[in-house]
Amino acid sequence: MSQVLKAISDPTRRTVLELLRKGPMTAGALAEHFAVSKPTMSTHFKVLKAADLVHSEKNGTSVIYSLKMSVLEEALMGIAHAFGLDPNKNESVSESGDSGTQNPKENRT
Amino acid sequence: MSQVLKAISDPTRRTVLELLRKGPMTAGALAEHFAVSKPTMSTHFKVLKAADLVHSEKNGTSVIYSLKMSVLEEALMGIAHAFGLDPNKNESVSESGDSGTQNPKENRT
DNA sequence: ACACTAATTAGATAATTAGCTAAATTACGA
DNA sequence: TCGTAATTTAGCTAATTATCTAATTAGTGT
Repeated sequence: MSQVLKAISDPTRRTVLELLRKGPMTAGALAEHFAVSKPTMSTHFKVLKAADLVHSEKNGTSVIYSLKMSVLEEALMGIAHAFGLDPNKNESVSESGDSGTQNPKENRT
Repeated sequence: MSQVLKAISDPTRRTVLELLRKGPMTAGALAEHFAVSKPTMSTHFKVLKAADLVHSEKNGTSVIYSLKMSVLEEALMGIAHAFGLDPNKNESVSESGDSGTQNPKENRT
C-alpha cells in the first residue's frame, strides 16, 4: 500500500498513469510527454511496476505499458477504508463526537 | 495533492492519522505509540501539518493535534476523479476480483 | 526566580530518490 | 552479420528524508 501511495505521490508518475488511462502505450510514446530523459522515465516506469500499477509487455523493440486500474482502485479503497470513509457507503465519517475533527479555519502555511 | 499523498505514503504518518480518527490527541500521547524519538515524531507532525491533514492547537504545555478528515477525503476524491473512478458513483469499474482491467496477463514480481 | 514538563528546533548522519550521460541489451531488417 | 532503433542498466551527483542527540522555547506551579 505504501508502495502504491509513494508511486502516485509523484506528479510525473501520476501523469503517466493518466496517459495510460486512455489505453496502452509504449515507453517512448509516454516519454515524449515529459521533459526528462528516457532513462529517467524508465526508472519512473520501474517504480510504477514495482507498485504493480502497470503491466509491461514487449512488442518488437518496444515495450508497451498498460494501466492496472484495479490495483489503483483497490489501493484507494483500502486507504478510504482505513480512515473510515468508505466511498461506497459514505456514512460513518464521524463516529466519535466529531468535535475536533474538522475546524472552521484552515491555516495552511 | 502531491503533498497529501506523500504525507500518507509513510506508514507512521498513516497510523498517526488513524489514531487521530478516534479524536484529538496530544503530541506526546501520539508519540507513545511509536518506537521513534519525539523529535522524529515532531517532524512527522510537521509533514502532516504542511499537507493540511491535521490541525494543531496549544493547550498549556501540550499541543493537541486533530485530524482534518475533510482534507483527506477531498484528496482521495480528487485522485479518484483524476483516474476516472469516482467513488460516489462507481459504475464503470469491477471490484469483484482482480481481473485486470485491460491487460490479459498480470505478472507481479 | 527556579524547577519541571511538553514540544520543537538545531545540527548531524545515513538512506533514499530524481535526475543526468554513457554504455549495454534486445529485436529487427537489409 | 551489421546497423539501427527502443529501452534499460550502470554509475554518478544533488536534493530530500528519516532518524538521532543535544539544546531551546514555552507554560505551570512553587
